[in-house]
Amino acid sequence: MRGRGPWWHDRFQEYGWRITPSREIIMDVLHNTKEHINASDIYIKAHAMNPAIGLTTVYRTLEMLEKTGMVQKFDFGDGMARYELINNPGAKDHHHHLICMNCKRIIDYTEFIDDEIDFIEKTQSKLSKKYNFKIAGHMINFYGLCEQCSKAMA
Amino acid sequence: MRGRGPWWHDRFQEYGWRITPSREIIMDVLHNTKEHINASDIYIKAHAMNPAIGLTTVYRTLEMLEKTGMVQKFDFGDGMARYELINNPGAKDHHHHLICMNCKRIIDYTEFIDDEIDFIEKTQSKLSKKYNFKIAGHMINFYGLCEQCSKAMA
DNA sequence: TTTATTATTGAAAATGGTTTTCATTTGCAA
DNA sequence: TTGCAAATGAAAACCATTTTCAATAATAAA
Ligand SMILES: [Mn+2]
Ligand SMILES: [Mn+2]
Ligand SMILES: [Zn+2]
Ligand SMILES: [Zn+2]
Repeated sequence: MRGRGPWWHDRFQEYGWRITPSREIIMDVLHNTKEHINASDIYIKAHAMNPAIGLTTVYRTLEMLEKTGMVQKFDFGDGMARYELINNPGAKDHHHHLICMNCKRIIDYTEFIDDEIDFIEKTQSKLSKKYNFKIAGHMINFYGLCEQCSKAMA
Repeated sequence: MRGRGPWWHDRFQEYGWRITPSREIIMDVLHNTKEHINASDIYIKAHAMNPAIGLTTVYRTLEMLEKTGMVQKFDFGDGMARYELINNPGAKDHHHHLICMNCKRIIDYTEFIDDEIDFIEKTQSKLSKKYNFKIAGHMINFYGLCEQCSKAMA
């Protein structure tokens, strides 16, 4: 019988990964986190649920999730990587980012995403042909000043 | 009389920066580098021209150039930042990137950039309004497998 | 030109996110 | 139940980048 346990158990089994308490909790944290969270914050939340968990395991689990495309890793340039579940039930829809160069705030936006995806797909197929490059995903970031910061500077 | 010395002397003076041998060489390296180069490689090239230069100064100069928008800093997620001169005579035109997830190769492309910029500008003005966000620039990356890597995997 | 001010410098040490090592534990197939 | 490779956490190592600090040098002022 299928469907027992969280949705990701099947995925783990597909990949031959063991289902361990640490991994259960890390998945739980990722699943219940709205924003792009960093390893240290995942560790803090996970550790609160079970102090036996180590930061090392957080990193190891994230790496494994990233390599199979269950998680997307972001490098916004503020010194630490951030992670988001993708292509999974319960994951945020695909979105792009506005990044404040002053306070480092990151805004997710999905407003015009359909138009963007449309456009991206066209570009993508042109690029694939021209460079024989197999495109699996993309990342679009806008950099600038958020409302608060531009007010503060006025 | 204007126009003496390299183009960036004026810019430095505008900002009140002193023109030093180290900075001359670092600008020279940036100017003569086609790809997105990292700090360490800049240091190696600069050091070859003048062994008195220190890596610290490379970092400091890059930070200063980045903050005034003469250089764009990229974080492609491979553990070190990369830099490119922008908005300057002799700088590469604005372009976007294809990043191989396997070998980390980075391909600059400018082919369809005009259409992209067009599109980006529209999105940008919509986003600015919606989020009161002052957009200064953007970054578009496609992730996937380069020709060599996808052949190697076949 | 000389001088005074202060930005800039490089070496060395510190920082901090991430990875590696390694001895121990544990999931799970048989 | 057992056997064993996979997984674990603590501690150490790694390594790109930043900070510290005393010495030096670019430039404005005299
Ligand atoms: Mn996001
Ligand atoms: Mn480039
Ligand atoms: Zn801000
Ligand atoms: Zn490749």
